[in-house]
Amino acid sequence: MKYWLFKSEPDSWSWERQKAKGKAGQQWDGVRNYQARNNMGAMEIGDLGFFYHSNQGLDVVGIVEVCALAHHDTTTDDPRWVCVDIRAVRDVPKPVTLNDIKANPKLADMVLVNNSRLSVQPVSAAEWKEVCSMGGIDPAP
DNA sequence: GCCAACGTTGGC
DNA sequence: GCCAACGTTGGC
Repeated sequence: MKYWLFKSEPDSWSWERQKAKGKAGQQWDGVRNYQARNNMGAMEIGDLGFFYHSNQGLDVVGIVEVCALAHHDTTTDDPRWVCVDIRAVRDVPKPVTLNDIKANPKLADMVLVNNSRLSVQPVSAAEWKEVCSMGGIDPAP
């Protein structure tokens, strides 16, 4: 089981819209960055991820689950780009803001803090637990 | 709206 | 294969 973080601007794809997709999930398309793509390639069914709102909100608002392995991104003809499908699992009761994360020394190594431009990033098990508890979730949904 | 950081492109 | 120029992301 691995953990991830998915970033999205609420203007283009919000947590509300993700939740509206329900169990069917949604392909995480539009990624045109090799690192982010490689991360998706490493995902397995059942991996969990944080859903983070960038630009507006700047907080972790939900938990998602990978429900389809990496496959071709149908929004482009370029075969280089793939994406996974994710589905909403639950809300984060107390959204964890970027400021909260930056203020927590245990999270100083999070990619979110150190490489803010990477839109799909790995999260360590320790970081996962910490952010969950900050968000009011007993880790292991 | 601005700007810093980063990634990508393309000329050499 | 290097590096300058450019484009994009995302926090502030």
